[in-house]
Amino acid sequence: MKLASWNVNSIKVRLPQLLDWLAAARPDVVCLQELKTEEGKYPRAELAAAGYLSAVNGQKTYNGVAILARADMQDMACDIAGFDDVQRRVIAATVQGVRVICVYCPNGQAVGSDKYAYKLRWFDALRGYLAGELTRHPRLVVAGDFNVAPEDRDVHDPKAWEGQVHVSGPERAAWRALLALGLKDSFRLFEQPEKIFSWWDYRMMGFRRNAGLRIDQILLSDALVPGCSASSVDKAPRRLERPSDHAPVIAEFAGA
DNA sequence: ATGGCTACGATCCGTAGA
Repeated sequence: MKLASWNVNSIKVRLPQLLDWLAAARPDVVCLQELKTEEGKYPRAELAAAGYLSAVNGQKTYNGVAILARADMQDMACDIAGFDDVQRRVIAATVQGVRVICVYCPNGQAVGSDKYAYKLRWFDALRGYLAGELTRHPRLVVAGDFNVAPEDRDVHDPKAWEGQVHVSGPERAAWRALLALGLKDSFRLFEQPEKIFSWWDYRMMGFRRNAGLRIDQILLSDALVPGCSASSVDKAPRRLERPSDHAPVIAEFAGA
């Protein structure tokens, strides 16, 4: 199974790029974040024509997540059960015996802000949710924009970012608490080149300078790890005109 | 120097992202 995750920063603006990328990369499953549209305006038909069914948890203007799959999906579920939240950040579905959970984790804005407190509360709720899902679904993937750079090697300039939102101690601890449930960062299962990132600031020519962060990840449950054969970032869409600020990340592993 | 883009939905700027 070839699974990708991409924060598209508006499905409406990025649809042509997404369709081109699907045709070129041919993933089996794609987790999308930041649709920035409600379900009624989601381009379901265009994606179906390209061979992908959609499970959508949409929201006007902000957030919004979807799972695309070339095969049927079962047991679709939206949001974190028991966590009261108007922000649409989570969708799950089972594809070919693999539980796929697509997440758009909160940004956090600034350490110490209300949004930062919300981010940490949200991660705690996600951990509880995933603990339950793992008991029911040993073969499980959590893919998305985690808005956390787990280690200094995931940061272009660790000194400049030290203590900032996305790299702060509590955020990294929250991220590691997810791994402690029995998940692994697929990207780090393999030797990787240095300075590989998944997001670059639109400003200051961030992409040209490779001034980025690796904040998009694909976590595999321990049962899926032995079958994982590759994990990478595809920078090509970030080079296009009017790109998303995030690039797609990919993991390949043995399916059902 | 705390800015610098981009998208959205509302106007002719504010909010949010990271």
